[in-house]
Amino acid sequence: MRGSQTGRPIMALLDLLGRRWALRVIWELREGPLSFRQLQAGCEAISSSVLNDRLAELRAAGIVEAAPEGYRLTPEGEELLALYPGLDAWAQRWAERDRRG
Amino acid sequence: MRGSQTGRPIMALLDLLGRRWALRVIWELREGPLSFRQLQAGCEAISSSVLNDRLAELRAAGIVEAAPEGYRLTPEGEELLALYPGLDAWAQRWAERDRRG
DNA sequence: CCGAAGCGCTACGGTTTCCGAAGCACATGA
DNA sequence: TCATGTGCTTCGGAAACCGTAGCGCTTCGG
Repeated sequence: MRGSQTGRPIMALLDLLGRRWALRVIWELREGPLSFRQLQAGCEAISSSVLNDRLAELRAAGIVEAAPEGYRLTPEGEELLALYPGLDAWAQRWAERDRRG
Repeated sequence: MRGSQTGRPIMALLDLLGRRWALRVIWELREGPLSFRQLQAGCEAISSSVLNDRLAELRAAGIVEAAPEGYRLTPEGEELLALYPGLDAWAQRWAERDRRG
């Protein structure tokens, strides 16, 4: 995997999550399973080929898994999702800041 | 900014952080200011042109700022960094899992 | 049984992004 | 003056991504 040469696991993780749509796909799955096409619609303009690539990578990493209903987060994926409220709160403050100049 | 059309700030943030090296640059600045070339060396193979692009984006977002010693995280950047221990811990467990099969 | 519709996924050409190497303008120190 | 180090830029080629189309399959209504 890209970026894993250093032997430091977080480098590989930052690499995996630092690809287009990877963070977003996890976020879209926050409220339960979604089908491939629902996921594609949720991510506005993502190309189906790229979505397929990201899903394959996230599944290989054990973050996402296939389900009868489509795709869902694994327990490990849920652990990652637990970090998102912090991101969300930060983004809210960020928007406030910009609005006020 | 890309991905901000939805009006949901987190989308713009996920978009910003989901670019190559963006997450990594923040991580590299965790222990204090680094010069441009130190940052480049820390990120192994990053191209100087891309590093310059990421720094410009992160500065525009108020996450990173220029300092006499080079570049450092802003207070807002430090808030984002506060989420990294969770990522690091996850990555550690991830590596453990892989090692055991 | 047959067509329509929906599914996950793939193929492919064009565009954007990134890499790698070289080098510029400037500052510092010998 | 000359070497060295800095932040940063340029540019050609490679890789990633987008947009569209469509395949093979299943489901459902007629």
